[in-house]
Amino acid sequence: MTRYLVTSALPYANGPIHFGHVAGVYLPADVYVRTLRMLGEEVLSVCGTDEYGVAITLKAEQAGQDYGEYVRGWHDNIQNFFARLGVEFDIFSGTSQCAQHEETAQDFFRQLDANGYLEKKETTQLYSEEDGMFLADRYVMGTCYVCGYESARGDECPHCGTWIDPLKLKNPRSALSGAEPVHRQTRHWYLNLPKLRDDFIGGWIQNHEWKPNVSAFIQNLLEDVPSRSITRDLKWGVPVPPELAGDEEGKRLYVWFDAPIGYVSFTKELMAQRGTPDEWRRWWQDEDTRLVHFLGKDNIPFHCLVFPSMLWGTQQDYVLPWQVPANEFYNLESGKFSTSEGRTFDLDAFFERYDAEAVRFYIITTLPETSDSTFSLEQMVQTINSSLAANIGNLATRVLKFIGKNFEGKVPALAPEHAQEFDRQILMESGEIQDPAESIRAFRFREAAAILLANSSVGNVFMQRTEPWAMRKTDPEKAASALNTLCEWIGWMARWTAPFLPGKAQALWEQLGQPGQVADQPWPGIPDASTWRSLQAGAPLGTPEALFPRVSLPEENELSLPQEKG
RNA sequence: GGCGAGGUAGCUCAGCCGGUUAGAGCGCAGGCUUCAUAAGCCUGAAGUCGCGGGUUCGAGUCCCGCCCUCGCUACCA
Repeated sequence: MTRYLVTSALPYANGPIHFGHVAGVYLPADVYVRTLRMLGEEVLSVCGTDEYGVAITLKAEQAGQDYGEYVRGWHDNIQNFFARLGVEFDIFSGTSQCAQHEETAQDFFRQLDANGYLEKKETTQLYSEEDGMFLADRYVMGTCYVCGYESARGDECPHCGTWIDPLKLKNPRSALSGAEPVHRQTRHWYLNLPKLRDDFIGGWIQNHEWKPNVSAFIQNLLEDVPSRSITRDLKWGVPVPPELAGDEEGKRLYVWFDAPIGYVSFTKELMAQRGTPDEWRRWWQDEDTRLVHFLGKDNIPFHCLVFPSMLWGTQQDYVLPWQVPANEFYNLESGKFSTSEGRTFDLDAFFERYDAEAVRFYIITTLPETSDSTFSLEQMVQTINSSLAANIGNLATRVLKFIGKNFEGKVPALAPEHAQEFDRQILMESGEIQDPAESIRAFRFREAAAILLANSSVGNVFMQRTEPWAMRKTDPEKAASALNTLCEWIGWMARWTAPFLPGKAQALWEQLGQPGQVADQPWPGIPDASTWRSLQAGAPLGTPEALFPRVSLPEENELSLPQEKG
């Protein structure tokens, strides 16, 4: 039987994440997983932080923390942010804290080497004796040998745009200490992507059906793939397998190589926790698995070409990606989200004013699925008030409060003689009813959100036409039948909305007096006249309360980061 | 400089391989309704599809040129 292995791009543990990341990756992944679960699919959702690399060592040193402590801090910070938005994974680990990661990453290295997909090359790099390290291109400054600009970086000259060869820079110096680096020979392993492409992956990519914005990205990718260096002279990372390192000392795996392997090692970790350590193979090495990578567009080449090459190159029967629902970028109204530039919100203040699930819903309605899109506070307030408060939320309160006042707060009875008429009215004549899960399966999340609203409108239209408030005086039994029908509809809304608004859907479920977790209900699909009703007449309802209070724009500076207030 | 994305109603966005009067939601206007979170329902106004050429029987949709916006170019979706 088919099973779904869902991964979300590993956030780098050197800073907070923001709505941009959430919209691009984690929220759609969460909705996808929750939907599949209700559909009865077997699903595993894996994520964690990417915790190695030079950037982290430098920042940790600046902060005066040891590396493990430093990444742990950001790991927890990021996890808290996900928790606030209701984004959940089966496991949220980290590449330096996962007990299985080092060995797993080394195994990839060994297997790729054994199969002839690694090559060792000698190169000259800049070494800073002052800093005691080889300098990544980014950490070299110097005079541009093309235009003479004095503050060129080791990767690019910001003045003339030349791609710099750091070895040719005039007057090179370390961006860290300012000391002059020396040339030093070093040997590194490279992943032979051209060979992997020619042996298999090239053909696989061309025959695979990708999301349109993904195909556009990888079209030109194949023609010009270089071998990529997969080791570095680093202090913080997975060591090259000792038996292969030989006389090379201090070589560690380059983060880009070890990070995606985290998907595998985190799965192993989870299965070990569950007491079934071999179970990971069923997820990663079984052809019935559908591997789905959620990520941002900048990660497309990596997950469509490089990581599949690594998986296949081990010759260990790893599954290759089934779908890569990459999203575009999500920008803040006045530009991009950026924590470092203060272009984000004080989240404590933000979530004090705005309900996290309402925010979740707004973000889903604006996901950057086909092109970059924009987060706007004003738009968010409008969406919460019109779509959530007035449409979905108000449908529940208008029905349930009315029943509370006039029908003793119990599910009103459906008279058999009205059933057919009302079935027809709500299922056929009050607007088109669609199944949001079909859109979710196709990774069209915004469309799914629109369907939820349309389905909710069906309830409002039905109520408007049947006018139970008027009927109550002339034909109370018929009014009861209409309200019974509306209660059923609210039950459907609770189930349909559960993946999007997990907490609110549960509250709605309880207001209907239903037991248990709505998320444990089977996915309802599209109502069929002969089977769609399930409520017990006379069963007590819960206490009706507004699910989504109306909201307004924040006061000036209310949501600014603390250091910017005032 | 290089690479990428985009410029479609007031706003945010759909419009796949070119084909009848260009769509949605919100906002706005008018009417109806009062059960409800000043919520609901109905109707409506509103766009020279960035600019200029070209291909075509026919282009928002393909080609060329130009203008503008944004992002990446740091191991940040």
